[in-house]
Amino acid sequence: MRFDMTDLRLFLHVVEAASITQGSERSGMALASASARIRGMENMSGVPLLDRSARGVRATQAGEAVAHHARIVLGQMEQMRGDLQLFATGLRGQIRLLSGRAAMAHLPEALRRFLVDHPTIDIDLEERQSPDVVAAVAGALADLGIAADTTDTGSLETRPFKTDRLVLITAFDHPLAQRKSVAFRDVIEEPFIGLPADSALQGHLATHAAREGRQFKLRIRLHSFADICAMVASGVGLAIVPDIYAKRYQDVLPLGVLTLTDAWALRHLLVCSRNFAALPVHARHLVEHLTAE
Amino acid sequence: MRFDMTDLRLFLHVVEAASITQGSERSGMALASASARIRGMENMSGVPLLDRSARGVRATQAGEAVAHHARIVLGQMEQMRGDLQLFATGLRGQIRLLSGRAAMAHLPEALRRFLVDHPTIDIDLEERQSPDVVAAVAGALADLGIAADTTDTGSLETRPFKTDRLVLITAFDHPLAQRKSVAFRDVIEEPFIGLPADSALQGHLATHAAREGRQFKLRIRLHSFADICAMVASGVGLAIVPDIYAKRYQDVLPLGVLTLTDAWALRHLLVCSRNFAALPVHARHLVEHLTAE
DNA sequence: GGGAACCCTTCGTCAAATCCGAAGGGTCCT
DNA sequence: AGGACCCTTCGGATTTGACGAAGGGTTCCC
Repeated sequence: MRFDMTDLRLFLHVVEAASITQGSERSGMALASASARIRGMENMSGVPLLDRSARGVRATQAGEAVAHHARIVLGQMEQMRGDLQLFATGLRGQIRLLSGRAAMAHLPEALRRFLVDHPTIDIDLEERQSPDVVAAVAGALADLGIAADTTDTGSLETRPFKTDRLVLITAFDHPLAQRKSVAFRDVIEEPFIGLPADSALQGHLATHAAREGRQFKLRIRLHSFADICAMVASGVGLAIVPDIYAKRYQDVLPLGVLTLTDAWALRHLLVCSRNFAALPVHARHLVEHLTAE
Repeated sequence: MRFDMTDLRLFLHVVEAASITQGSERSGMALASASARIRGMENMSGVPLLDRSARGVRATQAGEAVAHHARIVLGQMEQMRGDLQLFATGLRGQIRLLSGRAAMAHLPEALRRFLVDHPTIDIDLEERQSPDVVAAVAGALADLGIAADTTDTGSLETRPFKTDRLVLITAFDHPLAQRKSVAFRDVIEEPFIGLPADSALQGHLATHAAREGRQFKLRIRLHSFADICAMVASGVGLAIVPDIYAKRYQDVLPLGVLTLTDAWALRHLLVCSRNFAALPVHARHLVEHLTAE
């Protein structure tokens, strides 16, 4: 019981046209051949696939099932065709990747190896606000996006990338620096150094401050985590930053690093796409690489 | 550029055997034919798919891509075969469906139409504890399960079924019955009528009571919502039940019904399966029906 | 260094699958 | 009753695909 690609294509055309005559035309085939092929399919499977009437044909239940699978199979073949085209034309793969700020820190490390292993692939990486990442991927302006799970990813498919823990950093000689962990509510009144108001992390923190019925005191807002860490080290105030940045700078700056005990301090970074299965090969490989660890 | 099913099957065999000779054998084909076929595939796509060496062959990057798609396509064909077998043998479709307690109330209504429209399909429906539903589906003891999103569905695929809102019910002449809504924390000290301790809903409520640092006072535990509603109506205590039960009984019993304002009172009921795409036709149709509204 | 063991490719032949045009037999609408 | 469709069947021409045998290389081992 083996159907042919030609069988599947023809059958879909016939079902969609509700007529063998017109379906055979769409498949560029003589009516006789089409009729024979379909009869062959029915003989092989042992079920009528079409209800014949004088005005045309209609798929039976079994026929609907065949059409369903045919659509998937032909779609997959089309996909393969696209992939092979890329290899054939020797086209350098171009992947458009957007990332929220929190995930940016992980990417150089994660992409380095991939770029070495895949010399024919270029990655166009840009940083965006997390909601813009989602919007751009949804609107097909980018192939892949990376955002924290605190952002609503709407209808996008997602896969886990990394987990990101928020930590509190202080000057090395700050009293708090003796401790290993702290709850957000216990430090909320301290002077803070923050990111711009439109960043996701800052909004995130403001929300949780509000939930405690209080408000953040921000002495200054800076754009880069490097600047924030330096400012904290010099004793201007405290800051809450992803642990990867704290780790990066605590060797070169006099910083105290405390785990935040709040549940929301653990954020999951997600790779997102409109449809992972429909991505070009190169992008699929990147996804596998990113989610491999 | 059209590959054949035979091409795909052969190519997979060859890649897996890392040898055209052995691959051709697995496909039950002469070596010459296999070689010709693969050459044909390479000519069509314009890329080498195999690296030839004296010790055998290895898939190139493009070849890996072809193998990837081939696996999907052949799997889908296998799936179709299975579906057609069902129709051919006229086998009555048997779907094993498990449901948690909360979702049970929605099912008779949801299944009625389906059973009428699909006279050849039988549904084997049983009620289980939510974690058992998940376990049974994961262990392939059931095709489909329905559980609230408060249960961990582990590695199962899920689709939204219905939303279920928890409401507080009281005797009609209870002082609270005047109000339209209430927060759980404000009624937590009242005497309650509950479900058995091992039910998901009851555990759920106990958790939220604990989160408020307090404990439920249960005057009695009953197994059925019908009994609970009757007990509440006679003034023994309050109860928290899915809104569908409150709606069902408030016409026949003197009940007051109040919305719970807590966020967790809104639960999403999910249809879950190990793999929706690999389900037999009949079960796929049921999923479509259940998630259609 | 020579032979055995593999492995892939090419060639000529032959059988089977597939396609096509034409003819045949229904049903529906006017 | 006739025209317009629609599906099926039939016989012949063509193409496709499979096969066995021969050929050219490489690796391994005696």
